[in-house]
Amino acid sequence: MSPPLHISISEKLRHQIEAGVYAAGDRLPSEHQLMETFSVSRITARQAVANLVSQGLAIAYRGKGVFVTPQKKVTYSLSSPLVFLEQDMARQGIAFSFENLVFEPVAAPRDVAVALGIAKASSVYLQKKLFRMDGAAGAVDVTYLIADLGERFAPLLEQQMTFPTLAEHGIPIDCLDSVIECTHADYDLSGYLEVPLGHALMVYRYTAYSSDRQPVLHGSTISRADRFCYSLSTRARA
Amino acid sequence: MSPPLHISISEKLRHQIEAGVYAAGDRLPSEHQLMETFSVSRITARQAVANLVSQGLAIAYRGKGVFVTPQKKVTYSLSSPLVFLEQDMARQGIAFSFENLVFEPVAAPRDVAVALGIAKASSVYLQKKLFRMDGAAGAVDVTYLIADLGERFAPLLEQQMTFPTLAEHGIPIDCLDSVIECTHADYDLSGYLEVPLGHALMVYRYTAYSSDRQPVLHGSTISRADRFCYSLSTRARA
DNA sequence: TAAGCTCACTTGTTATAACAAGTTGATTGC
DNA sequence: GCAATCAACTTGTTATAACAAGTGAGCTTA
Repeated sequence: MSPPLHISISEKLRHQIEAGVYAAGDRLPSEHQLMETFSVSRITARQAVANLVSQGLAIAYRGKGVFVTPQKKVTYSLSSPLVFLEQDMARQGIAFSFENLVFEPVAAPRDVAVALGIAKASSVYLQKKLFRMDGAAGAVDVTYLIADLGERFAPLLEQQMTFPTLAEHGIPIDCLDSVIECTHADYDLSGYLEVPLGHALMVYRYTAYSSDRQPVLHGSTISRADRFCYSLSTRARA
Repeated sequence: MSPPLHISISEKLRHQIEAGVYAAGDRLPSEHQLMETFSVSRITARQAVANLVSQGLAIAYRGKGVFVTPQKKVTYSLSSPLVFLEQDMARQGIAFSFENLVFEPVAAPRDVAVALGIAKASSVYLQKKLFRMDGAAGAVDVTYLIADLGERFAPLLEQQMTFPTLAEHGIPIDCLDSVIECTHADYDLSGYLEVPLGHALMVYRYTAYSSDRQPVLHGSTISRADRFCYSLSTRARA
């Protein structure tokens, strides 16, 4: 009935973290120290540390140690939707930048074709961007843009954010369908976002429509759970 | 430069799952089979399986095997906010029920006191509920209700949902401030929600106000990432 | 002094080994 | 035939062992 050793140890450390014994950024005891403190093998000590990492409470660096993760989140207002990311960031005093990872025409996958109302495997432009907040990786954005706009604005879009660029050229986004969900980091995402495999990530999936009700783009912003949250203030239903 | 063995193996399995070699509910090869197939030790085979589990792609049962997890989500509309959960569920053909875990007066923690605009450590009613969708655990709701309402409706609230109960007695919720974020399952939550430690969970945190602008309750709905998502359809900013 | 090397310490990966505990189906005993 | 037992499978926990690889401090050498 008693929980496994590694759980007992990680729960004890978790309580110490929450009680402030170890503050954000502090180094936790090394695996060797845990082995001696709790009289367990390295496997068990490692498992305990792995539990904390999987709970997002700590992060391990080879050669350095295991450190308590800070938790300071950027808030996004959904009341005024996620179209002018840079301004939202600036308002919260965050230096925002992005790095263009991919920009190329591809055949539309099925879900994208459905969202954009085009034939499957039609040509669309795929753009992948890495968003940085104060220099640190915060989110990956994957956008599928309808072909003619992608071709037309290709050079601009590698340097500027999508919504402002479109708006500047007479294609304002009028309507946005979005879904917020949550997923786990796969191998690629864990590399880009500098989180361990399986870490919790928020997904903001959206389809944007121009003023004539035509779908213009479909994309996902996949962000680190410890750095992002979404807020919404609203009146309830009648 | 090559990734670790356990990553190679779990990535291979992931691709097979995504390609449909293993469908939702299918059993994956046992640890022993993986040992032989890839000529690795059990530790490495276990690590590969652990990677899939941590990514939410599979779930392991002792004595039975490892199975591909199904992904069918219930969608919540935020356009009409999360106040009548039962109707939302019914509309999507889900049998909803809840189990009352805790209902008792407690001293308000600091964040709750701030949200409710009362003095720290004032008395409030704490209610914890386990939401079930088609019988399976889907979310845990933790609500702090202002003292007089908690006392007044205590018997009712153990059997009925909060918002409808309040509305029926002349206390409709007029306004809702909410935040959506994402967290990892700790030991307690992993037990209630039947997910592995560290699994991704969605958190819907809300403060509800009555028609006279007074805060009435503050709570969080913590739901399984593989069973919940939130949707929002809206016009963009001018 | 400054550059470079070495060493001690850290976490990461992997192997072998054993026992615990849950599940399932076959066998045995009544 | 039916029930109880057992054997063979599964994953879970834990120990010991070794080497790889990144970090940083201190020493050595030019």
